[in-house]
Amino acid sequence: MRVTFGDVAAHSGVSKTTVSRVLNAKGEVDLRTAQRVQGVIDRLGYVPSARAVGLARGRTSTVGMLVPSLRWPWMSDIVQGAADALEAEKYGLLLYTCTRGQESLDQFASSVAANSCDGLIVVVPESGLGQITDLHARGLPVVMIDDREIRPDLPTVVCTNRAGGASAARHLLDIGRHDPIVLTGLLEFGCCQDRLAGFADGYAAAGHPLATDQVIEGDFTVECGRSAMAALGASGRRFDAVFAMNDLSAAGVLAGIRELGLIVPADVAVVGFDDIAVAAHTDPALTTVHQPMRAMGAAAAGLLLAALGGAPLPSEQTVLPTRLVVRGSTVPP
Amino acid sequence: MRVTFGDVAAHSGVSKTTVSRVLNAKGEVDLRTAQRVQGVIDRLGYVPSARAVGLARGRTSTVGMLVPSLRWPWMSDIVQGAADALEAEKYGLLLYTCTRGQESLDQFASSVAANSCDGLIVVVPESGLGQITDLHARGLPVVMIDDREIRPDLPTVVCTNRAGGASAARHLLDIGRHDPIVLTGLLEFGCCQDRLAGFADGYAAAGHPLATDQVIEGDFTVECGRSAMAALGASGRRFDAVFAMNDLSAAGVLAGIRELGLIVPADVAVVGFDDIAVAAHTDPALTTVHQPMRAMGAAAAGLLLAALGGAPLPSEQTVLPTRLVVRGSTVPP
DNA sequence: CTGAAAGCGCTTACAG
DNA sequence: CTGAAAGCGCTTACAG
Repeated sequence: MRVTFGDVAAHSGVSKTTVSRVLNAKGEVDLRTAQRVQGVIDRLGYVPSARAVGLARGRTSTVGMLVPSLRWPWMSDIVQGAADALEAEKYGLLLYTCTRGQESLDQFASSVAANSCDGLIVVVPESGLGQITDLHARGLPVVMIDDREIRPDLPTVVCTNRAGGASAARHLLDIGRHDPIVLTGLLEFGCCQDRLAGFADGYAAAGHPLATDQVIEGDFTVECGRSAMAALGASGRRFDAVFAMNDLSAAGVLAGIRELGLIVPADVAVVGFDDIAVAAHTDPALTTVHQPMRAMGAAAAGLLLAALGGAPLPSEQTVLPTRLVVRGSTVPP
Repeated sequence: MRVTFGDVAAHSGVSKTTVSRVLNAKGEVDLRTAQRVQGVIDRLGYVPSARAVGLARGRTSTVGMLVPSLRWPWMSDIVQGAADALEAEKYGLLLYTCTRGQESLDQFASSVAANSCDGLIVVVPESGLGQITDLHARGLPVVMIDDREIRPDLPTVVCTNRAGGASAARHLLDIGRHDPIVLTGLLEFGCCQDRLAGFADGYAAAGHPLATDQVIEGDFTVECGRSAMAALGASGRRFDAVFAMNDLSAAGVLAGIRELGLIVPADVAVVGFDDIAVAAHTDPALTTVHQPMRAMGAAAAGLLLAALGGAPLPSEQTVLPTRLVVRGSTVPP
């Protein structure tokens, strides 16, 4: 049924070796022989079997990518960025998701151990990296994105989390807000620590060091933003700004503030982080620290492809810049 | 370096055939032999090579999935639904994206032709299905999701688009809105035609048939929602409701109405379609026709897995129900 | 219960 | 410029 290598050889009256040579354009082949073989290939509609090529060559031309749930809106941008870069180099993208936690991770690890891909892009899973570090140690090229734990031993693509936090602080100070609340993600994540450090530094440098009751630990969900505002309202604590460490929780903050009967940005200015698509369409539109998700995905893919091409993986982190995007939640249009 | 099949056979002093038997638990093997081999496997940390198994067995245990850009928010839910179902059956997910249009499709087709997956899940690309129909005709199991063109020849998972449109009409009629505007997606898509038909039927049955100036063709973007409202405002055309055919354009409609100085829902009630995550967090929250994205992805994966297991693919469409979710954009909380 | 051998569809030294 | 042969790492009749 399926047209195979042998068919091509037989139909064109040459050896398999020669077919292989014209297929891969390597080695000297008589022009006319080559044309004849190529003609047969075209006529038969022959396509080499990826499996067989992979087995013989010891490579799959496939990259594995592990991400937490795709339901986080920023995750799809990262995946899309990687997918575009991989596609351009004709690499396949084997997508793994961790919605089932450790079980997913185990399955991922065994699939990778089965050599189903040449390298790995990993967006750090919540449940840790043990198996991934192992795979890396065994020589599998791995690139991480935004390591929540600090793993200097793995090549990583990050954004300027600290500078991003600082830019949020500077902006809020510029518009005269001296009593902000910070709503973080889980503080065990390195990115949250960095964003917090940058923000806190900014306020400290301006003579308004943060007090502990100005920092609330959240979990990146809309719900945590809303409930944090409700709790603040109940406590009677005053504040004139909120820096939420992602746009989802910032959206919750906007809703929560509205429910308190306060006005954004007149009473409370709000800054988010990420700049996901919805940030431009909340009411008011959200000022936020743009994180270049697609570029991060593309950068990780680029590093990995370079490594597969023989280049060494960088020992330092690859850092992409964040950028403050000012919208109506801090400055009325 | 890598532990291989032969190593296991040598270390346990049996033939490769026997190793294969214990690996796949098929055929009779002496219990003690089996244990010995298994012991070696565990000790060596042997993992079968997916490529070699695939080549020998003629299957890859991998499913290809083709989607338009992941940037459409509903797409990630579909992918996640499929990913979960596939993972549960230990199938890999090879993700292809069409951000480069025909070029992406060509690459996809040739990758699939190279037998890199056992079956296909396809969310209909904008640029047509020629090559996919071909692959299907050659015997590759294919399941489509939400065919924008009607392709009765391919097994398809859809939702009740028509009933969904009708439910939006019924709800708006219930709250006394007799002069709605419909903002569609590209009308060449079957789903838009169906949603429009259902909606129009509802209004016609209630004695308020739609006039042509009540239907505006959009393109599913936030921007089209906003600009449609601006255009209506400029024209002076009155209306008391908008049915937008996805939540993104509905979000644009909310913004556009606000810019006209009108109040939602008092002046204009708004209904969207999809129920993506942000729908619950717009201001006001969006009443919308919920489309079971994850379930659709899971259903498609389920059908495909069944087909790979030998079951015949259904010749009829698999239809999943939509459900109206009422929020503040039509009924004040 | 177990093994020798052929085969899956390619690539790659090695000879000529 | 071209081909015979071994090999990639498994599975699967076929014998015993």
